[in-house]
Amino acid sequence: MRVLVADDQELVRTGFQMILDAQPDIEVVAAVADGVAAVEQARRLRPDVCLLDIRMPRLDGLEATRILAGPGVPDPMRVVIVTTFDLDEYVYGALRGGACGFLLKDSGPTLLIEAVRAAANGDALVSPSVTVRLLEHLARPAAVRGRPPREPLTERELDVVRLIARGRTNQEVAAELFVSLSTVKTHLGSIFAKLGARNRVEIAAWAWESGLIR
Amino acid sequence: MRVLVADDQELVRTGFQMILDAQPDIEVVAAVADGVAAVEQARRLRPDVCLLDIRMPRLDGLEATRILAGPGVPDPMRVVIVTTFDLDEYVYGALRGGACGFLLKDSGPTLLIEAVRAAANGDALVSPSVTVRLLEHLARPAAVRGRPPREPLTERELDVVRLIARGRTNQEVAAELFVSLSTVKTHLGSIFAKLGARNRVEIAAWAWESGLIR
DNA sequence: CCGGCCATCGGCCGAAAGGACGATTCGCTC
DNA sequence: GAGCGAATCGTCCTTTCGGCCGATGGCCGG
Repeated sequence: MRVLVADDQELVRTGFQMILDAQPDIEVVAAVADGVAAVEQARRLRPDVCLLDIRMPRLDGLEATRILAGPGVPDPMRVVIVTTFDLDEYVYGALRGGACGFLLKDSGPTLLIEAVRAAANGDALVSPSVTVRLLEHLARPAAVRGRPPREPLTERELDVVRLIARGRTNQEVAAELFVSLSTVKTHLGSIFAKLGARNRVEIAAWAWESGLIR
Repeated sequence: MRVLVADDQELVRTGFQMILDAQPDIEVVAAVADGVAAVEQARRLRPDVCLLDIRMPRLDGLEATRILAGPGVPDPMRVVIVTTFDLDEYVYGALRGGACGFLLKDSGPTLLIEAVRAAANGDALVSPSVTVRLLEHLARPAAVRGRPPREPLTERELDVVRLIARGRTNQEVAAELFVSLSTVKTHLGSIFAKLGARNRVEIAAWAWESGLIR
């Protein structure tokens, strides 16, 4: 597993290097001190994982991430952001920029290693103290959003709702669920009753609001 | 750090127990085999962290989570879900149920320990392979959200789209915009053409995706 | 002043939606 | 084994949708 380390602080850079090189399956192939150098070396050496600090001279880590892994980049690299500062702008900036990891420097060596392994694996590890905030954003919408149905929908009815919300016709829903048109219509009848919806778009709207879609 | 372990499989339970008890700062204070026992012991012993499997007899881990940590619970406990199955319903169910951790059983002991430490700390650790999917949901809204229409919609057409997406019929749209049914249909025709939609639900879906609604 | 674009309106017609019945099968529970 | 909910399928009927015509008036820029 070949890793690039980019951090403007000498001590941090060598610290990371020592931690990682101590692992039998990890090798630090480059250690650079600014964003431009990080992008250059990343392109030249094609490491499995790039470990980028955010605050760096010339080009910051978030910009470098967008260049190496951002949307629209042909052959995106695996980037893990490592930073001291637990700021929401950094977190969202990094993850929207295509980073597959976000680590705070107070995380301890274990997580650093796990983050590198995860990234090399195509997975993503985010610092627990950051994750807990991300989860709030995930959990809150579900709480407020989407009035609960009068009665709970059955699993099958939810299948129908999901397809309806994606714009399928009854025919298509029937085909995709391997049932007849009549069955779909019957399910739809129950759904209308349970949700108090007047037409299929209201069903779709409910699905979007309650987070059933996406 | 006092931990409760709940898993219906004897081997898994003792495995977790051994891994955790090997840590100087972690002590397993209870190991139970079903959800009801988990809730009972958790309430009695008040451990710092509850490690719950999902598939358990009597009461599954997701229900137990909602009971111990769900929204509205007065003094919520720290729950980490541990499961073999990487299913989206599980992930969202757990995290919306108030879990502050989601681990796959193939994660390795390191992450298990880190997850327990994080949870005890009020943070949250999610398995990297799960995180990567959560991040897609986070990143997509900014990037992909709402493919641009072939041609831009006119202001009036957007009025129609907004009402359609809220589930109004053409009649109702006509009434609310003070125009005739024919006019609404004409606008709809243009909208269909510009968005490449096949029916009104696809129009609604586009409206939701592109943030036109809400 | 003429050509485009937009918003407005109308009619016609086939396809889809959806409401109202009834009916069967399965699995679960009492 | 009776009762029940869920899932399945069917028929008949009305309303709505959506496509395809064409038409008028207003406004703006070449």
